[in-house]
Amino acid sequence: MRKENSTNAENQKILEMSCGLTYAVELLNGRWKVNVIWNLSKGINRYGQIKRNIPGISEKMLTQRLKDLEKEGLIIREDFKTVPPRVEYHLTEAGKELVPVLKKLCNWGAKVRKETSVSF
Amino acid sequence: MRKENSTNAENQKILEMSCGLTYAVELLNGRWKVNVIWNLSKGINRYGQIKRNIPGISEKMLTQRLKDLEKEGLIIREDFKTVPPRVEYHLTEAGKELVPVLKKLCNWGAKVRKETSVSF
DNA sequence: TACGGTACATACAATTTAGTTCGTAGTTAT
DNA sequence: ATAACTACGAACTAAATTGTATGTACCGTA
Repeated sequence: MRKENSTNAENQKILEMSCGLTYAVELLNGRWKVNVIWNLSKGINRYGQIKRNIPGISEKMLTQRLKDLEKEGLIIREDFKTVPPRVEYHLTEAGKELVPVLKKLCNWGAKVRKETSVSF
Repeated sequence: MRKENSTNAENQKILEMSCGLTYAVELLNGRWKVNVIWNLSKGINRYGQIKRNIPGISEKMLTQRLKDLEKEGLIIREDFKTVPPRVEYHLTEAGKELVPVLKKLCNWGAKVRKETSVSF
């Protein structure tokens, strides 16, 4: 958790307030986050499925990211209250609207990566 | 011939997409980074000017971000070798191509922020 | 009886990032 | 004479993120 009155936290708040761009970037900040969103946009909605679809992610990180995204209003958690447990995550409207933007970002990233990866 | 909707092809697509995307997100990662890019896109090219345009940024962070962006191939540093020193930073082609994507991200962020900032 | 599957929680350690402070050198303005 | 401006560099501290290792509860299967 972020301390309330550190310069670090202050700056984050200032940036989030200052404009839509910094707000968006702060939201996307956090490893695995876009991968989770991407999976949800593909119809992969259960914890275990997402986990299996993101090689390398730990259970803690997945749990944390899902919570983050829920807090931020990008996804909704639906608990079916069954045994064994079944929980589904879905993108909200805001989350869905982000997907095409991520696609553009993805295209740009793929292109730039090709151009700059000459050294490898 | 590879089937269009085989699991293999789907997975490959997902991986390619998520790779370009995660690559892009990693590039954007780092506080103040998009602010610097934004300033450069508006024709604010000198260290001091950028610093004055980003309230709260420290000189160390600005220096660091400029270096990062240069390494990543998004900006170029031009030293005029004068006294007092004059250095200009400019977006590369890759950097310029990112700007419209950032605009979309900005619009999305502004919209989402309005919707979710009821508490303020 | 022991294990695997479900979806997490919690304590802790390691790593990375962000921010503070002080310093450089030459020139110009007060 | 002193301060400010230019664009940084380096050492250091504070804070945040990420990862690891464990435990939880319930059920079905072998």
